[in-house]
Amino acid sequence: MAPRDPDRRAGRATSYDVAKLAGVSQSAVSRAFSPGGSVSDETRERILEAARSLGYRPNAIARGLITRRSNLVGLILPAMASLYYPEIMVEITAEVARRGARVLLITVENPAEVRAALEQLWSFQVDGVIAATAMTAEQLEDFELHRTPVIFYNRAPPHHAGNSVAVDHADGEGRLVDRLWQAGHRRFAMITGPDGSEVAQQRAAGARATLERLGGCITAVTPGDYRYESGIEAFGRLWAGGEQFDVVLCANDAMALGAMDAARLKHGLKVPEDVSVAGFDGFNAGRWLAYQLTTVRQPIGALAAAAVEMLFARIEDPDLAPERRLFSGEIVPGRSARLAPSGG
Amino acid sequence: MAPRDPDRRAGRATSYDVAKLAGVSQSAVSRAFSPGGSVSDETRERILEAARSLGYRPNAIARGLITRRSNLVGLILPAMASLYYPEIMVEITAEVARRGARVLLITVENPAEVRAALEQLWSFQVDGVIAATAMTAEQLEDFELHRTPVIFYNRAPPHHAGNSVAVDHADGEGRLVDRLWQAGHRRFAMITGPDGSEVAQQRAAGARATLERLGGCITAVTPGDYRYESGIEAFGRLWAGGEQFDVVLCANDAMALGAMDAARLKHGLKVPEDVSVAGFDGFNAGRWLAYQLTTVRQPIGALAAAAVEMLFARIEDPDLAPERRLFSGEIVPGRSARLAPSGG
DNA sequence: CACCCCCTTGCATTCGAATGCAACAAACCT
DNA sequence: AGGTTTGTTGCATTCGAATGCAAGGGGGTG
Repeated sequence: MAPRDPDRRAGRATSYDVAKLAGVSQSAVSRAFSPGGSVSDETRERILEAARSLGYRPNAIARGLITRRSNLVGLILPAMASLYYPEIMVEITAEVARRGARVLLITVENPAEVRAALEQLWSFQVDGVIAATAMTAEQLEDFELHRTPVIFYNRAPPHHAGNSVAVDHADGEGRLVDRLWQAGHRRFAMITGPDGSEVAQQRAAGARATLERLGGCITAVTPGDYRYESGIEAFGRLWAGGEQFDVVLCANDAMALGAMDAARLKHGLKVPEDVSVAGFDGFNAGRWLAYQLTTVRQPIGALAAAAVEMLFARIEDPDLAPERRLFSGEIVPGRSARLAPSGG
Repeated sequence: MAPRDPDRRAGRATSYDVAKLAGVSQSAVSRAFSPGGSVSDETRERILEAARSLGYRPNAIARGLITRRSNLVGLILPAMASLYYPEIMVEITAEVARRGARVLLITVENPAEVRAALEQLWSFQVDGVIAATAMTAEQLEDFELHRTPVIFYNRAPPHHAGNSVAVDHADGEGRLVDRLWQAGHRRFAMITGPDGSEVAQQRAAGARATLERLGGCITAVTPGDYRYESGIEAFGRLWAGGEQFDVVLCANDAMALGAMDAARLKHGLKVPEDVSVAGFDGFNAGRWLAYQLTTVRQPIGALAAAAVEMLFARIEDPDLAPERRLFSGEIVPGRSARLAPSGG
């Protein structure tokens, strides 16, 4: 007996405490707090009153144990991506909160950490996961084993027809190239992503395919690591390479700004008179007066909303068919590269 | 009877399943997974083997229920701040993960949402909270009632001697002003934060105090809302106001970049020849070649590490005295405003 | 007035892991 | 050899809320 240690429990009223104060059973308290629970209005009122006076909040941990719903959603972001796209995180947490759940956030510095991240998520019994990182086939199998839905963000699931939301990178870059071409650009240079970056490969592939169709050519290619500084360095390499080019396609906006700054401030070029620069993503800084970057904007709000919506649909019904939702990037004309009017 | 529904539980092995396979009791399994549990090496080996073959992971929810430690840390960020300082978030999550816990992330759009955020955190039984938002005295009391530690990030706790980590905003801005003064700046204009922003007030107060001591003056003041665009607008107002100034102190870096762009691109001024600009925070974009902003850098890594360290110390021992840890900002000389050498 | 039905309510059990206690074995001491 | 210590192990209970089942009460109908 001596069941309760009041010291340890200070401030943490339980459903039993509320029940005693309201003169009802614990079950009644539970029902008063579950939507659709069978309680009379009068009793519910009395219980809520008692709960208020005790500062009672249902214990989500205990509830999760019995209902097998933790109301937690795992969000795995590469540390880098969360630096460049905080909007993703903000949008997703807001969207998840709107559905009454909360986000368990994990940032990973490198792919090796994904394993540990997943183990933690399993142990917290997350109801679902949104992942913006790569995953091995084995890890993906774990999701099926646990019958836990996962939505990949801007990334195709490996070896499988899984769930994902993404921008159509190839299409977006392709349309961008098309309009650059029609505005008169002929010689294209590229600053690509790091080796193994799927997203950068798709963007590059889109550019290549379109240029092939148009009969254009890529005169120089050099890789970057997505950071501003690497845009500077990459532009330096392109310039030193001696190949001619009238436009630089960059795998993302941050490198594009680096390339612009390098062109203007280190090499004395005018943008876009001497060389045009285009990016991809549509992040905030690209719109700043000093840049006004021509780019392809990702509809981040729509992506985030779709990811969360797909996830919850599959939490409700685990047997829904896998789905791959593609969104179209929006061409954003800026002053860093002239485009043909969109009608053309 | 008919105790387990294998379908619903697919892939979710429990300690009982592991126990049965390993031929031991459930307690033994529990002990094999708790550091310092009393099990022989041989038995532990057999249990871990069985656990591995079943893909067993201890259920953190159930564990939390009995141990009263959820291993969850609440992180409350204003949506705005997480846009401008994603580093904070990345640093904190990494630091928390290093200690074996995980972050429950909540972003709030406005102060009114803080209440709901806290309720959710209580119901998830978080072990502690790091908050970068304002809080009412009543909300703060709740923390004491729940005996849950909270660390305020860059923000003094209201009405109380609570825990916080912060940059010494007044001191940093003061030292910046001092060095601007010594480099010859005399007439100071200010772009402050929005009404009610404590942080901006402290920064402004630091500037005022130092200028009073030096006998300088502030010739014009206008508020901004911390966003780049508002820096542009604010600079426009200062310029239209007709007061003379040779330097603009901005309450943060984003507005400082806006002010620089406005000065150079909208008003045809040279920075720093015609007017100097200084910011506060030290965020990445300020170092870009196009800006090279003179500013005061917050030691974000140190702040985050200190916040997490203080939090866990108080989770271990809730009776630790409240502490207010102040960090010194680092003056970062850039090209947007000339500074006297630091020796002076 | 008798009967039935529905709405409320409480009892008892359940979720999965941690832990105090007692039981037991092996090893050690004298 | 007998007694004791040390180290493992299992049993039973606990955490806080949800829920199936049965009991109770009120209202309605024939």
